[in-house]
Amino acid sequence: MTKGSDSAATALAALADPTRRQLFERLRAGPRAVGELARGVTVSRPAVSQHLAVLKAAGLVRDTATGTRRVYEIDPKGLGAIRAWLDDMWGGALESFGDEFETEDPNKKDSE
Amino acid sequence: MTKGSDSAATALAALADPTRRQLFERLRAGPRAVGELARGVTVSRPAVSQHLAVLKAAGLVRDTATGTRRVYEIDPKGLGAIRAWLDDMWGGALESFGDEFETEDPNKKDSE
DNA sequence: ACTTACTGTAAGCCGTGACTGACGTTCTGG
DNA sequence: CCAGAACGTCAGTCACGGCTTACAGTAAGT
Repeated sequence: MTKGSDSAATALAALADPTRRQLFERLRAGPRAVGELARGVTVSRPAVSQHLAVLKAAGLVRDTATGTRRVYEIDPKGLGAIRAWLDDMWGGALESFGDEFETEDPNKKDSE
Repeated sequence: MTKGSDSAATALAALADPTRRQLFERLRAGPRAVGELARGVTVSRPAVSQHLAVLKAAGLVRDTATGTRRVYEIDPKGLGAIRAWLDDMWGGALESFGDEFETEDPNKKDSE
């Protein structure tokens, strides 16, 4: 089996959208309700709901219903899937550089 | 500016495509030419060229022209950008689980 | 019970991007 | 010098996905 590649693929595709990434990063500050999230974004509330549904399907967020409010929080599961995939990729990349190491070291800080 | 977030965003969007991810993972085994890569994929060679251009623009691969062949190899730069962004996200996610007082909902519900 | 607040869902529109086929260019070999 | 191979680019087509408006449902407050 391909390990968690499928989960990583879904999470990767989910985070590819700028709006979704913005919601996810905003959720990083703590759990928030849908309306709260929608107020900080340029798109409409239904759009936010759809994005949250995609993030949820990707295992990136979790929702908790409290009254009429629906609080969303970050789920480390999806993030872990990406991390695992990335780690695997990183190992393969370094292995690929075994013959010719004429690249910059990957330990450098990105001060772009 | 946005630090390496923009690079991470570009790399993330590039790896969101299944075909592109397939090419990238295949490149993990070592440098290969365009025709070589195109033979292992269902899409046409021009499509592969376009995908490689996107990956190159995202800093995920590097190309080296040798004769008529054009060998592509993994560039750790783009992968590093994603890794840095993911690390930042991971820290924020853990932090998100530690505090619950950031909720600014106007509806008091501390008797939960 | 009625009203209000909060959210998810449905249908539809429209822009973005992935794919193809054709063409032009460059480099190697005879 | 000419033929062939390898690759990038261009123009066009078409499906996918994000956004909006309208609607339906549930829970809390008066």
